[in-house]
Amino acid sequence: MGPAASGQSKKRVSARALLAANVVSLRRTRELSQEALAFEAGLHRTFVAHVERQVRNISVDNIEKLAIALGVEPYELLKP
Amino acid sequence: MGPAASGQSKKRVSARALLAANVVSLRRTRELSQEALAFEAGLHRTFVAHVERQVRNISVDNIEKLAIALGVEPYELLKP
DNA sequence: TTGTGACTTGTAGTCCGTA
DNA sequence: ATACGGACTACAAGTCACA
Repeated sequence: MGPAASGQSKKRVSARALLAANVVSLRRTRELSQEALAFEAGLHRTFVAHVERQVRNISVDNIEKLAIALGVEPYELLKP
Repeated sequence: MGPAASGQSKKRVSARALLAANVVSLRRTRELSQEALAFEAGLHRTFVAHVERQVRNISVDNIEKLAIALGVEPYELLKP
């Protein structure tokens, strides 16, 4: 059997990737556009796009802004 | 009874403060100095000190470095 | 061992476009 | 509505001397 045949994979997924996936997922659930989310969070639209594509290394303060805009706790954006 | 007499307080504590408290707490549990933690995480001692004092707005990538050095998942550093 | 202010460098974050 | 690029400006990263 391969290394990831059963149970959890050992391969560490980056915090940046986790955050990106969670933001996209939550934003879709709330039926918000990148622009609408950016507005709610007080950030720029292109920045949100960059975060979702993992090209930017976002800071805690802005993680918190996104979390509030999405109606979740900051730590939930980093949860697997 | 006062507003916070029982149950969870409503007052929102900043993600930065949460992170700082968790880093200090976990570092103490592991009996590491700021210097030792900084070394493990590949960061500078004073940078860790600043994060613990909440004077720095740390990024996800560095949250991840600290988490790995402390042996926890990144999201655990933001948990209340 | 930790706290803090100051400083330089790299990049986060904004804004303008184009597709 | 989103991706992507270029050109900015603001601020995080990283280091140091000293309390």
